[in-house]
Order: sequence, then C-alpha cells, then structure tokens
Amino acid sequence: MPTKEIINKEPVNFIQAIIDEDRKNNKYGGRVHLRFPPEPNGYLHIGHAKSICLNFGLAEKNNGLCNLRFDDTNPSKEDREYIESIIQDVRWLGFDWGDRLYYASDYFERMYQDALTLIKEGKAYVCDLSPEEIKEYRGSFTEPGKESPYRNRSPEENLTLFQQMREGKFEDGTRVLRAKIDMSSPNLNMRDPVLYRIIKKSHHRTGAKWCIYPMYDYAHPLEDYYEGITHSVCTLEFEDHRPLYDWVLSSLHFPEPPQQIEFARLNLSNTVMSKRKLRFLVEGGYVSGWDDPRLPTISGLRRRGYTPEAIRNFCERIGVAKTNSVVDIRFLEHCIREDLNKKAPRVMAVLNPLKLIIDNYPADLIEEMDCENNPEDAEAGSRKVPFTKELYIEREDFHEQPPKKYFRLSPGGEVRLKNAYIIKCTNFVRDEITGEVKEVHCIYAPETRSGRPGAERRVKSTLHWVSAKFALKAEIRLYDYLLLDNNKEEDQTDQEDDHYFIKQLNPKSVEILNDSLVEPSLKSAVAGEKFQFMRKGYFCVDTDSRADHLVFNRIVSLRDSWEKIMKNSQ
RNA sequence: UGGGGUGUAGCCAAGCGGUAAGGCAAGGGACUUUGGCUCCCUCAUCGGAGGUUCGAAUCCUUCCACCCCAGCCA
Repeated sequence: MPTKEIINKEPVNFIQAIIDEDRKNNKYGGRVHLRFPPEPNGYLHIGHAKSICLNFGLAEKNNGLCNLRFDDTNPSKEDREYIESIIQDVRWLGFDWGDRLYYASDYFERMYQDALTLIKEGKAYVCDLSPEEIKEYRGSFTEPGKESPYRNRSPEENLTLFQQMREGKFEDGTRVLRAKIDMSSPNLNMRDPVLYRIIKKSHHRTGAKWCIYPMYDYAHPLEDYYEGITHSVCTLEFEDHRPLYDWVLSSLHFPEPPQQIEFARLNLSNTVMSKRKLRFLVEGGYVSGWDDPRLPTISGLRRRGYTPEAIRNFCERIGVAKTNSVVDIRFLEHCIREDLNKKAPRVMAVLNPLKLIIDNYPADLIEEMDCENNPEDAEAGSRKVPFTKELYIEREDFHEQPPKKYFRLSPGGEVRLKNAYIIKCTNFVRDEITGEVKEVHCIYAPETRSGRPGAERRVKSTLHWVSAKFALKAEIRLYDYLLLDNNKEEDQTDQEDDHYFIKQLNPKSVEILNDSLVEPSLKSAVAGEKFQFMRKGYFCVDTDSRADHLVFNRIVSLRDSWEKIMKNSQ
C-alpha cells in the first residue's frame, strides 16, 4: 500500500492558494467574497472577461460570493450608457451577482464621514497647492518630495475647509484633501496622495449632490471593506498601491481588512486591448463600432459568434499568474472550434461559386438528399437538401492542372459530392474573354448515391455543393486578425505612436463576399445562430441579416491541413 | 538612478530540495463520405555565473533582462 500520497492534486493558481490558506486559518471566518469593479467608462473586452471569470469563478469554487460593483468615482469620465452594456456583457458571459449590484457612488456619504475621521486624527489635510505645485513637491524617483506648506494645518481648520470644499465654496483644482503619510517615501504613492478632489460636474447617478469626489486609492479599499470583500483581486499595476490600500484601512482601524492581490492582465496576440487604442479604432472609423466582429470586445466577440462557454473555457485554461504574458490568439480560436464542433449544425455553403453541370443527370429531376446535421452529435438528426443537374461547387475545389497532392476535382478525376454521388469530371469551359474557368462538366454514377450499396466505393475527396436552382444568395464576411503579428511584448503596451499602430493593422481583416450561395435550409436562420459551413469554418448569422439578404460572419475557419501543405511547399 | 514586480519550450502554465505535469502551436502517423473531428507519436534541464547538498528549477550569493510607478485617471 502506498506510503506516499498518490492523489494527483489539481494545480491551483496562486490566488486560490492564498484563499486555501486563509480558509485553513479561518481568516474572515472562512468567508470568501470577491467583486468585479469596472469603471463605467468603456466597453468590456476579453481582458475584462479574464478578470470576471477569475473573480466569479473563485467565488463559486470556494462557496463564496462575488459582487458587481461600478467604480464610478469620476463623473468627468463616466457615463450611464456603459453601465447597461457592462451589465449585459457580464450576464451574457453567464455570471450572476444576485442582488449585489453596487455603486461606489452609493458610498459617497460614508466615505466622506471616514475622511472626517482621518482629518480628526491628523491623518489627512486640505492642501491649497495647485496641481503643478503638487507635482513639483512630489519629487522624483531619485529625490524625496517636499512637504506641503499646508501640511500642518490643525484638524479644526481642515474640517472647516473640507466641509467648505463639499459645499462648493472652491473651484476645481484649487484645493484637495491629502493623506498625511511620508513625503520621502521611496514609493511615490505614499507621498501624501490626494484623497479627494473638486470636480464641479454632474454625476450620472448622484447628479449635483457632490462636487468633491474620492480618488481611486481612497475609495477602493473602502468600497471593498463596506461590502465585506475578503480578497480584492486587481491587476499588476496596482502593486505599488497596496501599501496605500492597507494604509487607508488601518488608519480607520477597520478589523479584518480585505487584502489586495494582483495578477497579470491578459494580452492577446494580433489584437488590441487598451482602451485608448480601442477607442482610436472606433472613433477613427477603422472599424464599424464597439461591436465590430474584429474587436476583442465582449460585444464584438458575441457578434462574431463566439460563445460564452468558449470564452469562459479560454479564461480558465490560460491560467492566472504574475508574469506579463501574451497569449496566442490561436488558443482562443482553438477554444471556439472545440465548442462549436460539438454544437454547430453542419450545413453546405459555397463561398466562391463555380458552376458544375452533371451532363447525364435528368434536367428536371430533384432529389432530396439526406444529410446528417452533426456527426459529433447523434441527437442532432438530419435534414433534406435538394440535388439537381446544375450545382455550384467551391471554385478552389477544381483545378485544371492540379498541384501535387491535390485530390479534389480535376479533368478526368473523380470526387464524391457530399451526401450524394461520385462524379467524374469530363470537361470544363472557359470564359472567352477572361480565360477563367466558367463551368465544369461531369457525369455521375447513379449507383454511388450515399446510403446505397454502390456508395462503398472510395474516392480521394468529398466536396460540398449547393443546387443552382435552390441555393440562396448570401453575403459572407470573412474576418481575420485585426493586427498583423504583434506578439512582441512591447507591442502590447500603450506607448507607441498611432502611425506605428496603423501600420500594424491587417489590411485584410475583413473580406466581404457578395455572391456566396448557401443551402435552402438556411432560409429562416436568425441572428446569432451558428453553423459549420462544411469544409470551410464556423459562421454566425449577423445582426444585419434579413430574410431577403442573409449575412454570415466567419467566426473562425476550420483547421486546414491542405493550406499548410501549400504553404510549406512554397 | 529610488521603489515595486517577473524570468520554466515558439505561446500560456504546473512544479515549493529527490531527478521537468498539462494545453496551444509545430512535425510525423492512423482513421475519415468535412484535407474537419478523434486517436497515437515527437518536441525543455528551468535568464547567466558561482556556491550549499548525496541530490537544486526549487536554498544562498551575484549578475543580467523585461514590466510597472513621478494623474487632482482607474
């Protein structure tokens, strides 16, 4: 019998390890409570999805709770419109915050009272320095800061001044409330950080009630504490702020304060995640809007056809650590293919049609071919697809002079038409002017119809097709990476100039096909429905789609080993 | 230059002193009425250099690289 433990422990990320330890020690009475705290100043993207999945996922795994909280402490940057979209996106991803939808703005009075406490205890003061002077006084990496001349005002004077700030007696930028910590701290965040500033602007939730607003560093720990948060998960750039986070809570003598834990934000290759660049693309007209299917926004991914399951699975599998990393977008593609392979009905669509005429097939015959909806799902059943003398096949499925290893259709060659017959190419005709192949002729072998004994015969290749008579026209939008290769770390930062950024844009990030043909069963497809166009990829009905004008978005192509063979032979 | 972080394969990522998990990508093969799916195989000595130890990715020393911080943004 084994003396050693042979249980293979599922690896847990470092945050779960901290939670495990805390629960073991009965810290917070064993409670686990997290929160996802977006600022309502933009649309959510897949980087936020990582954080959402992390926070809600951790709560779920540990029998805890996760709040949705809007960190709306800056009325000059925030807006109502974002709140709705964020709520919709988090819900769409499949998470539930129960009745715990909170707003930082709901705590403004309490935060103000806590600020009064700090002032009374001599831990905060009103400073009259201008923004420029505060900057000067802060010092630099190598030089300590200088103390503000207003640093030693009495608590009484500070109280009066702070109250007057609240009452609107002073103009924007003329006074702030500062924490009295240490102007010579090597951590610049501790050099008497600003706690409150004056912003005479209407707030989307509190209206004109306030004209002073708390800074993130002051508000966030309080919000967490008020809500009973135990583990406050945020991204790496806040590591330097942790001492301040802790300072606020301990200066107010709060017992069992929440703890801030930082992890590395998600970077994805071949796309952009920074708010600034996303906005640049939308406002500059480089994309059609925040839900452009090329963007990594949640709304863009949704419109593109990504499923919440695939996104959650992706977020789960990329892991959580503190190393700056750039995840290859191919991994995201893998996750959506994996999900859709199980779920998406197969259907035939010809993106670039080439006419195929079966010379020995009766002109007026229509056969209803039985087609399996999904070989990966026995429950999916089957459907009938009409087969006629004149068909369309994919232009690239015929080659006059086939390259090596090409086993699709070519003069004299045989292929099977999926769920139908084996055909043999007898001839083809060219357009007299362009020289382009205009139609291909073939003969079929009646005994080889799928399901019949003669169908046993094997040929090298199987092609998809649509009936010329019954096919529906469709617009198909082929999406590709937003950016050309940018998987270098420096490309992920927000620093470079716009010219460099524009040069990285993939000029072929979308290609629109207007003459595609799809099988008639797609007539009633509705926006959001997803299909596998056999041998081509996964597609989703776009919101622009109408009954008389079908529009499909390519979510992702199928893996294509033929394409690889071609590429490697060059 | 001060402070805070991080360095394990092309990309993520386990590992916590006992002889490098897993996934993606890549390459090879089997199967196939999707060149899809599925299955099988291949693919690293752990940023560098010293040291401690029977034994080091794991401990110590030192060096190097990269990321973040000088908003009254979050």
